[in-house]
Amino acid sequence: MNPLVKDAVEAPPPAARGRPRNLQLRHAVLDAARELLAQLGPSGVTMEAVAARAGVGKPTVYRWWPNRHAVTMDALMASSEQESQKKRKKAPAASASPLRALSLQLNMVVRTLSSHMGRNVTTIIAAADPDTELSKAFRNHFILSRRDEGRVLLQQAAEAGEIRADADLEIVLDQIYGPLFFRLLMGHAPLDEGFVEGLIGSLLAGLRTDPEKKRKAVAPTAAVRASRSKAA
Amino acid sequence: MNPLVKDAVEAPPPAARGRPRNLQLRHAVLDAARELLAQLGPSGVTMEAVAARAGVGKPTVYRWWPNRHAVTMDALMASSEQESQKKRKKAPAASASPLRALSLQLNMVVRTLSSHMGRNVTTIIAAADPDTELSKAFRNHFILSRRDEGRVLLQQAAEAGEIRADADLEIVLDQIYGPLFFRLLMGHAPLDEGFVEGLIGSLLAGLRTDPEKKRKAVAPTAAVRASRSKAA
Amino acid sequence: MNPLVKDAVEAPPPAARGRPRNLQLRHAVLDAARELLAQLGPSGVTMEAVAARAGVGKPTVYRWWPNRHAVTMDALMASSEQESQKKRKKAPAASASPLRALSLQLNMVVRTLSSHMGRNVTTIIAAADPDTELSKAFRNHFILSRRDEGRVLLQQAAEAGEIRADADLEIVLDQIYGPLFFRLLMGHAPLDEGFVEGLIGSLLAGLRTDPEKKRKAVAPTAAVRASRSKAA
Amino acid sequence: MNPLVKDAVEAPPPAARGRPRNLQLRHAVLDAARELLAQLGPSGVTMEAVAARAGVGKPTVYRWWPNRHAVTMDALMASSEQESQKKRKKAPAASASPLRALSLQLNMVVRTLSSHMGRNVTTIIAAADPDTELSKAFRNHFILSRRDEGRVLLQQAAEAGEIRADADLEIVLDQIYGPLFFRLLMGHAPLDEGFVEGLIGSLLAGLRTDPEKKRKAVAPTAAVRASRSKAA
DNA sequence: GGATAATCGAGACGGTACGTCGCGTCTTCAT
DNA sequence: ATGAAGACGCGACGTACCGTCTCGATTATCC
Repeated sequence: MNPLVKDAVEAPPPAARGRPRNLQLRHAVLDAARELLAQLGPSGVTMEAVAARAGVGKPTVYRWWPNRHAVTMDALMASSEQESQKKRKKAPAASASPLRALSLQLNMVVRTLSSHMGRNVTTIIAAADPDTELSKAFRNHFILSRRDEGRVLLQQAAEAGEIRADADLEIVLDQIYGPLFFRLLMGHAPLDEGFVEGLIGSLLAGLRTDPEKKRKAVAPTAAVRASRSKAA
Repeated sequence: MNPLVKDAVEAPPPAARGRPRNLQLRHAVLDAARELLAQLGPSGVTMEAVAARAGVGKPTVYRWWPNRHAVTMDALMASSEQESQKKRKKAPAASASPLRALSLQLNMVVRTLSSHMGRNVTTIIAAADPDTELSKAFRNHFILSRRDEGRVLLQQAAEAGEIRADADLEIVLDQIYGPLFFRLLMGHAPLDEGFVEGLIGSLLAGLRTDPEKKRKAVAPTAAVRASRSKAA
Repeated sequence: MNPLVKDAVEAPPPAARGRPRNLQLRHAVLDAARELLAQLGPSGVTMEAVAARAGVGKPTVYRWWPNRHAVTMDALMASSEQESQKKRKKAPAASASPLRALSLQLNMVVRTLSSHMGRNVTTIIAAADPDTELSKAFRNHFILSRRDEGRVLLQQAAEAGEIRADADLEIVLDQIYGPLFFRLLMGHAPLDEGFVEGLIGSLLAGLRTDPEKKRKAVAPTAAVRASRSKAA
Repeated sequence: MNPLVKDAVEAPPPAARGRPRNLQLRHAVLDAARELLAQLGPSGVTMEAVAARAGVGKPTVYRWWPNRHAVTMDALMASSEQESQKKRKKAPAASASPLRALSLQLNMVVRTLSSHMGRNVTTIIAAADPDTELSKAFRNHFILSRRDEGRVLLQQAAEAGEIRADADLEIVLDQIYGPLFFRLLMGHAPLDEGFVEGLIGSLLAGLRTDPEKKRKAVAPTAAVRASRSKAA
């Protein structure tokens, strides 16, 4: 449960006078927001529409969420939480190599970002007040937490000797996750599996010119084909 | 002059019937939008306010711009064009090395993005319909054109032997410009000169262990295959 | 209270959910409309001006009145209602003769129509959609109800023997009230007390030559049926 | 030709410098106005629509007519003029009795008023500034001229002994034509042939109670038949 | 078991901005 | 000189949501 939207009730209220809060309400509102988001996009998630669709009074929504951005973010986070709980069960436990695990994770991120909702997520991130706690939580939930997972994998890779141990991981991480976001927002090039492989490959290879002689057969395009031609 | 807002008249109007368009009007409107943007942010650029401040009728604004996003984008592009014209005169022509020139350009981009207007640019990109011609022009103007400049510099660097010639530049470019954007939007780490140097350094060095030795096992392609080959 | 503008709630609301309607609002809006009408005429009664002057949001006005005509009509009816309530107290109860009473009433109507507001009333009647319920109520309120009063007086006059009992009153009434309206709109001749006397006199005297002689051939239409039914 | 709308060009311009006025323009504009009036009613006759439909510049319309009311009125008058010229040829020359002729004329007026355009005429009369020359001409053209015709007929009737010679014709005329207008605007009772007969009958009979005893066989319906029986 | 109190539905309300229509004026080119 | 084309400032239209408010109804705990 995301505790950032007025829900920090941790300590059970000793007495709890008055009518208790309707717990289904939260779900009704978030479901309504989710549906509106899927059908009309972020701009369609208006307080008015959410309240109406959830069969709830507008002030009730305002009681628990400060504005429409908060509702939208909360809805997205709650829904992704459910899904991730399901998926975690069939998670691949551990992978042969950390770098391979990283690649798998990145492909999943790409699939998520490429979906309808991915676009919504970025729109929401860019539109919301970046300094809000909720905003931070949202960015953390959808982007930075993946980046954190990536850091773990890179550290493992370093320990396993797959990558250099002295690399500045924070920068490397931004060079992996940043480009995904970049292509999503700019749309100047496809956001697919090949891109993921290219990102990792590019980082591994490095740009430094070969201290040994000239470059020869190396095919220009993708690093993939390059290596294949080398192997041949 | 940005010709994307109803001005793409290719063929010069042979007759130009009717009262000619008031050319000062365009500047008045864009200036007003610019001021509002600076003072109130993107959400303050309302058609009503723009029209009022420009001393212009609301329908007149709508005659030339379809919505507030268009006005905002046009204003930003027009203003940055003026500035860049000034700066181009004192541009350093060429630098000692292409990579050094890239570093200089990136620091300029960082300065721009870090400014008040930088944040606005991203907000606007995220908020506008990404499929519009104007949207594309806007992204191109502020982000992709810098990326294009970067490509030229990287190509020069390759020719000069500063970097490998077989690198996939499109990916490398995204690994340079993407992270800037990423940090701007996510705010998880500073966006400064050190970061720029780090980005280039990380790419140059590469992650592969033992850069001095044979570099054979770990194929540069996909990390996946790399790890698989190791396991084999 | 005029119940024709969304107020016809027949069944008393058993629950009255939600925030109760602000009753002062109605008066504020109608007062504003009245002032604007008096100062600027019917075309000055714009929704925008009414809302502003009443210190009320435009949508609030639209919630209760569908358009500017409705506001104007409602305002006029409400105001005339207040006045008529005052006057009713000092009403002359009964007059010596019904015909004399009719003459008095007509002079009052003439004074009303001749006033500033009289012209407004006709303009509004002509401008509004004649099929609306409100339009009908308005015409009824300002014109037809006077005509109804006149019918009562004429019936009394018939019973008192002051006029023929077999006359078609509906036609006679139109020949009394219609000409007032006619002169108001056409402006071809004065609308004054003399005219009222002339109207009644003309009707009383009749146009037939030799009123003393046989009067056989010519008979009025409806009067025929009236007398026939009486004979039956 | 109605000379009231800036057309008083009587004296042919001695030199006529510049491009001569396009004479078809007037017809194009008025035709357009007529069509709009028929299709959308008076409120649909906007300057913008008229100019567009006539294939004419808006300023051109404004050059010859001061506002939309003027165009509408002019269009209606011009069209009725054409029609009346046609009808005049098959006009019934003279009638057996003046009262019968009056009845015929009134029925024609009723038919005109009852039509779609009749409603428009009254709306326009009530909506336009009543003090304008054009307004007066319009009222005169459509209403008062008929009343004038009626005066002639009544005078003939008086000379022929059909009606009293000492009646105040101005009042009688308003009692004939006023009620037609009244029913049209108020809609409280039908506006048909029976009404016309009733109006004349009511005026002829008078309301004064019979100095001689009861009314008895009094002959049937309409003034028409009355006069016919006289002629017989 | 009756007072007390928090919640919730409903929806009225003052506002801001939207995007559109029509007004009447003006400026320009072509005839 | 006329006329078409159409840009322009302006005012008003009617609508969508905003965020706040005030009700009555509901549902619990506490005295």
